[in-house]
Amino acid sequence: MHPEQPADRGPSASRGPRLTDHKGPTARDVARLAGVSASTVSRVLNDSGTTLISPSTCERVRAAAAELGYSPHPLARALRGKHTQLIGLIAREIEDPFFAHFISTLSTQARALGYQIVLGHAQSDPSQALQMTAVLDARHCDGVLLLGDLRDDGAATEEILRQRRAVLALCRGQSPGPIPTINTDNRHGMRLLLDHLYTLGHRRLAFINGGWLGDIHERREAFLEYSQLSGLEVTPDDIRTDSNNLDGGYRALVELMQAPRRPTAVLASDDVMALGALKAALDLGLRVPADISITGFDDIEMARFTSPALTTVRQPVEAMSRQALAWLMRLIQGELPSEAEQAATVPPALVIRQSTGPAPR
Amino acid sequence: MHPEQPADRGPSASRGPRLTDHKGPTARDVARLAGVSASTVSRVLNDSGTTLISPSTCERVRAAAAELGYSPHPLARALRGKHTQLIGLIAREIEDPFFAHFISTLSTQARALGYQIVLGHAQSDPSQALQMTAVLDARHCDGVLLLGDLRDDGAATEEILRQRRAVLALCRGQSPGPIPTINTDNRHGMRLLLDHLYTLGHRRLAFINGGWLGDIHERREAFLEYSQLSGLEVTPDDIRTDSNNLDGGYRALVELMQAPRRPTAVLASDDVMALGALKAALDLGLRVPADISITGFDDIEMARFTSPALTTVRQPVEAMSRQALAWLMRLIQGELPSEAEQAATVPPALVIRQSTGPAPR
DNA sequence: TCTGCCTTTGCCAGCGCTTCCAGGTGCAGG
DNA sequence: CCTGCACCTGGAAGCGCTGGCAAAGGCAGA
Repeated sequence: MHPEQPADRGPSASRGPRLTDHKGPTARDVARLAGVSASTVSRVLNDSGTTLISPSTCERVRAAAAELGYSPHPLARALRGKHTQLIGLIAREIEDPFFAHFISTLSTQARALGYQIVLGHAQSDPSQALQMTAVLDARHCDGVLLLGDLRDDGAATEEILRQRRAVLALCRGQSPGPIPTINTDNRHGMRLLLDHLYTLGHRRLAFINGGWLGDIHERREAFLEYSQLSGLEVTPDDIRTDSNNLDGGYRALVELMQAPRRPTAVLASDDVMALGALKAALDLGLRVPADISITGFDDIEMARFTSPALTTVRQPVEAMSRQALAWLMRLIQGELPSEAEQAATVPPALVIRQSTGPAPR
Repeated sequence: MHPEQPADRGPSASRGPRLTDHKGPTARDVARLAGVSASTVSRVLNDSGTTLISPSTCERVRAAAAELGYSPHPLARALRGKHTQLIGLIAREIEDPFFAHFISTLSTQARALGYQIVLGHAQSDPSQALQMTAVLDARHCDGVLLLGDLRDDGAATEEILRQRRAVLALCRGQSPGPIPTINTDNRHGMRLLLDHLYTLGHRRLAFINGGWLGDIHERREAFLEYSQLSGLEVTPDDIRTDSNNLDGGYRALVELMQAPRRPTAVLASDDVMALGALKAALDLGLRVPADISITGFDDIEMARFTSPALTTVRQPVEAMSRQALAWLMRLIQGELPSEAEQAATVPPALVIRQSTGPAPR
């Protein structure tokens, strides 16, 4: 048996320079090349308006920086300047198309403002959200956005507040908590749907929802309240709670149809559950909307592409995102949230498609 | 007109302490409280195995740290230690359910390894990808993952490589480039679909795809190659290129059906386009699969929930993600990629559902 | 009792950047 | 010719952390 020969082609992985040992050029390097000091480099590159630099020096520094491909070390700069240009985003979900779209929108708009999104994915798990707050540390992100409600995330919320940080919540319902919040007007959205269905002659309604999360809870309460206002009888059997996903919607509708008193219309707490319910209805041989009407909430893109296309309520994602970022910028600037701004509500819009129709018979 | 009175309730926003001025406790603070030096605090909290700290000191430091709620400043630590525990992820898309699922999976697995994902959203725009590389700086992220192919992202790629960083690409097709890549075996996937359709008696096939991106390109080439191997005639009209989304799939199928020579089966380059195509077929009054078979690629969750459910090929997301992270960890550790590991391919699986059936007539 | 070693801890430098402060130059006015 | 004032620029400190080096203390062996 031959003793193992050390590899001979180039530096071995364990001995050679590590990939990550690579250091970019520093301000000192640029300074040396330009024949100035590091502080001058910093001033030139930051346009420090207070002090003027002579045009020639300015030019020389820029040339040197360009030649070396220099860009300031983001960590060092942040450590010094207290700004990271990063926004932490803790999202309840990311695979849900509604959230995906929201994240995408936020990301685009944030970039336009010179910020990046650091995505913390809570996976519908409050303990992970808490863990996230540790990572999306006050000192790592200039601000934090919370997207979607998490059950029992009180601890996470407290932790964030303890750090006295710029933080804003989205789509978590009008929580009584101390975090400024932006919501779709969930009650109004449900109202639009109920009016629509009532006008179509539906009197037996059911609601399927995905748990007791803040905004979902609001929709459920609004459903109950407005049904009763309209004189509709709603029994506990008419409300079904299941997982907040396609399978959950599917199961919930199957169960509803096994009950003795079948609804003529089913409202889902969100589009994803509605798509699951739609599939279930079709699998059961029901015609939609001839036999049963189905509605969603959110208006995800897929809602246009089912057969039949889904009647739903559109959440104003663009507007909410824009407002959230504008607001967060001000918090980051140091403005304290005024009382009046603790909660904002943006109106949704009814989108009528083919999954709703006149009540049968 | 009264002169405006300065607000009098509490410190005004512009004068008061800024929200972001808040400083957490530092190692010095802990040291002072525990009656030791800052370096001792550092050693205790980092379990620096080399030097032992007396149990009593250890205890005192931990108590002090707990009391102050101290955690080391991530930026300072990273600046010193050269590790940020952050992985940059530049994704071609985030709203596409396949990518959303992939991102979610990566995020979960990365967290288990002690890393966070910083999401850079390229929005199918190569110039944004380049911009991302600047943000997801070598010094900001320990490593970078590229998810999905971007047309003409050569500049971005070069920039990343110039920084000699740990970087890995996913789902971009077997590019000849110098970046290690992990791919689904797209050719094999297409082969499975074609065999399936051929067995069902289909002889007139069409392909709709969303552009000339790497992995999509591979699928298209495989479609062409295997069709010809099977003796099928494929004309340019049988291949339609449109946007890589639901609308694109819809339009592509409508156009296909306007052609004189209608296919009996349509293969889409991914599930999203397939869903659009499915909707179009149903809108045109076609029965699926009686009149036309439709297949996708990816196996997103929604594929199970259309009516009829979509026959497709499942990409092994879990496995690819796991392999990508394991590999990236080693790159971050400093191992240089070996020649053999420049490209890995993971086999996909055929998932037969209801959108495919025997060829008509 | 003294020497020497080992354990435990503190000091200090420095990661790369920004910014206050002070110093140096040039030019105009006295 | 000297003084003063702009205007530019360099020096140095320090953000919070880590790690090498060395010193202080304790104890055992001679």
